[in-house]
Amino acid sequence: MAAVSESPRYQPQALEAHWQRQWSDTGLHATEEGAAVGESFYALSMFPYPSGNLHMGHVRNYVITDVIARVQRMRGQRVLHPMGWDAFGLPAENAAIERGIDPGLWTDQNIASMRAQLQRLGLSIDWDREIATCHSDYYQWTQWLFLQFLEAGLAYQKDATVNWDPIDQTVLANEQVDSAGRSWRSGALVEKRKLRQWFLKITAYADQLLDDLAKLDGWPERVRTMQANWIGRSTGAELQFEVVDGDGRPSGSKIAIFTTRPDTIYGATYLVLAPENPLVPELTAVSQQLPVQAFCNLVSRQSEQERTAEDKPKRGVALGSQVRNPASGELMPIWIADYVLADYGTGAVMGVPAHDQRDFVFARQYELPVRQVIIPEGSDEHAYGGGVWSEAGVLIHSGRFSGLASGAAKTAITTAAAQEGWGEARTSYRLRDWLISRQRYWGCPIPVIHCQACGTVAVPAEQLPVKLPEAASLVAKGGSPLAQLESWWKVDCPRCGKPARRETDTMDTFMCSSWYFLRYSDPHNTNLPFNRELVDRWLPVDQYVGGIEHAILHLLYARFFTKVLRDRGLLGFDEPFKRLLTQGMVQAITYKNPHSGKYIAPADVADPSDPRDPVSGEGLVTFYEKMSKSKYNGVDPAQVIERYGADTARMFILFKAPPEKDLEWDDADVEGQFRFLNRIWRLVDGACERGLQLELELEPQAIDRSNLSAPEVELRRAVHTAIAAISEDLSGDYQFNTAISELMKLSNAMVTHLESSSKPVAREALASLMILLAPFAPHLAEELWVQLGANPAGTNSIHRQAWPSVDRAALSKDTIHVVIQVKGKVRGSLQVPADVDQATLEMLALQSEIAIKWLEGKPPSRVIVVPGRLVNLVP
RNA sequence: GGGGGCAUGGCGGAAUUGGUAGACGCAGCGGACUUAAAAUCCGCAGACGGCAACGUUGUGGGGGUUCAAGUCCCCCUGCCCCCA
Repeated sequence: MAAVSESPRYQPQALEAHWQRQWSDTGLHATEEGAAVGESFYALSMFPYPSGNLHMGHVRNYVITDVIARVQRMRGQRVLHPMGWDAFGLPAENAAIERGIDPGLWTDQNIASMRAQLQRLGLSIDWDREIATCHSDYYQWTQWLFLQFLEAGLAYQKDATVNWDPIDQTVLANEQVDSAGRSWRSGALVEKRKLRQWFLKITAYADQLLDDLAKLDGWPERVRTMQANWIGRSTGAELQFEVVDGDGRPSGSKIAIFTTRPDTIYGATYLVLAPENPLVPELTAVSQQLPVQAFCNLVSRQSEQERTAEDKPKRGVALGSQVRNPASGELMPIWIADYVLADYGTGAVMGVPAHDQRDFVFARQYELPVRQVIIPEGSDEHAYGGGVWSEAGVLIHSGRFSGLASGAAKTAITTAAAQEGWGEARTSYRLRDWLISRQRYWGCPIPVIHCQACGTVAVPAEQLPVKLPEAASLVAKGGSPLAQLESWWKVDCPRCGKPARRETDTMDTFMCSSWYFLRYSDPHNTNLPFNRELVDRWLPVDQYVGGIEHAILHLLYARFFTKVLRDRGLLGFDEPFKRLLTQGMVQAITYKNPHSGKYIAPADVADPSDPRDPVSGEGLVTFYEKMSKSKYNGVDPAQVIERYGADTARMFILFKAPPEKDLEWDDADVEGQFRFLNRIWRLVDGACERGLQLELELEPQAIDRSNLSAPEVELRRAVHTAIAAISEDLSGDYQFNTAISELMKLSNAMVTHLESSSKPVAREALASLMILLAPFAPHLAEELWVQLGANPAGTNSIHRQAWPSVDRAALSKDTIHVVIQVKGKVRGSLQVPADVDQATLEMLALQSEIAIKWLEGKPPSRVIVVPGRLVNLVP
């Protein structure tokens, strides 16, 4: 295999294109099948939405994963490193509506363009395993898996309150409604509507999803905390309050409330229902019907966040009916209020104003009684100053439970409630079931058929996929597009054969991304989503890399899918991702006019050291922010690659910041990495001129270790120090930035010592540098490897070399540097033999000039010797 | 309001887990090469004082533990994230 470049200069563009073609032609990145347990490694990046444009955040994500994949291969693992496309979603549908383009075609074009941009980065991806969630050979299996959920009783329909846009006639996700309650697209005031929607019963797995977080020790702690908070398990009690009439006689019905603080029940002075609670109509007194109705209408327009924020005013209306407190026997009025949500707990709470912040605000506003029943431990009941005490404490005014501590009282009251038939212990979750219905076209059709006679019938597996119809008739308005295609939804019932209606909702795209990592293990399977043996061999994913923005939803859904499929016997592991790396954002400098608040493009700033508004001349403020179009601070990866090559872009991104931290783009630092690669080029070029070709294979035994010159000893120490440090940086916690700084140190040492070293030692250094560099700058390393004569037949790619091992002997020194401290302050140092014993070291330190100078002849009261590091003399 | 995290030169960031703070790079300064510039190469560089040897000081602020603290503990300030 000839080197591409005869040029004395490093010209990455031609060189990179050559090697990318070469690797692709020789199948260098094909996944090696047949991996035994323990020798396979699955490196995975979160797959992108194919917007058509690769941005720097993608580059960072895929480069990180690529380095990991390459290092694992060199360590002898069989590596699975795939890529695919999260290809359903709104942008394609909007393009179709606005520009009349077929969404499938639009998506495929974007995929082609993004794939080409990705390939330009020199990623070692096995493209034979590429998948796109919008292709029917993929979504057929998304549908198949949905039927598994249906069969397991984990997919169901129920009426749900949704955000309905009356102009676009569609359902909107919560994040598509702004804080004023308006649609992001049409600007219309969003209405709450009840629609029959599909849900997945993720709450059935809430305990497992929470408890198994403890197993995920390869995940960042904060992601685990976020998931735990999201699931929000709270233990408490469900208590029954009997509804009574005006004379205090039981009316026969009961209201169940959920509370985490049964110990405060004697402090409950009123009861609050969510306005949507189905009991509201029957509990509303005739005189209150009008205000109650008006209030319910008002609340239906509010977002959940507005309703429950602690700092917002609480509003409510009394229903004009009352209940009896089962503990104290007192009568309490029933209210409805905006701060109680229908789908959390039982949709009803007891109001304990003295011990809950929101209840307190509400009670004060409507002059409801406040009764203190908990006092801080060690205080007395007269200390109460009229505020809220929401911590645990000691019970007062609580009948037979007075004097108990909160913890004991919770148990005692719950037990009493159970014995007396007015309640029981219960666990409640913040997590709700997952609403997967979308009234959109560009998504995976839900494979069921609604029949008058048979009800909801699953499409038989052998009839999958339920394909999306041609998009020709897609129009801007009118809600669910599929519902308008009678020819599509009008079908015969698969069970009874009578006319029936196909489900016209499509699935949330998070469904498609909840199992894609499983499909990569067996991407061409036409009988099943994946083969059990293959999925168990490759998974769980050894290293998953992606943005922190997916900390909750995607990662929680993927975990949920995994557990359900395990219970269906489709795979044999509990958790999909063994280790998770959440990479930081890529930021760039932004210029902002502090008066007008407008962002100014860097190109319009004449002098970056004194940035001024090009129009008004006002001084600008500068700071780093995530790259985005609206801030004019985006850097196009294609342009960077065109100018410096992919290797420089990769090196810069890896060197500039540790992977989990935000990265500040800086053109000068990019330039710096380009210079470094040039230095390596010249270093190898010079070595070749001196005839230091590696020839076929490096032979370590050719080095006569007993007879090395001083520069050779130095060079070998540099080589093996670098091997040790970089190996460490690429194990466990990945520290690419320090790994690259070690490469720089090694190259600096080689500049100094290479010429004065014998051929075997120089060859060892050159070969090591190339192999250590290969995962980071794969094209340059491959090219120089050839130039050094190490790949004459073209079959010995540097990317097939074994990761070098450390020669501990090369690290050892004859003498070491030992710091002398006096009372903890560094006062000097000594060169001492490396094998010096503690007593001798102590003696040498005491005899040193440093000791004489600083101890002024007095013997120290104490001497601390840290072997190999320092001696501390304490006077 | 609750939970979590962070704070180190002009800048990005290092620091064997308690043992020489500032590795490596960027920007800067000085020198070599060049008619000149670029590129490249060599060198300097936390701050303060000193010609220098050297000394003092220094990891957001204050206190503590220790022979020894960027690292451990307590309080405070500022910023970031998640949940309300």
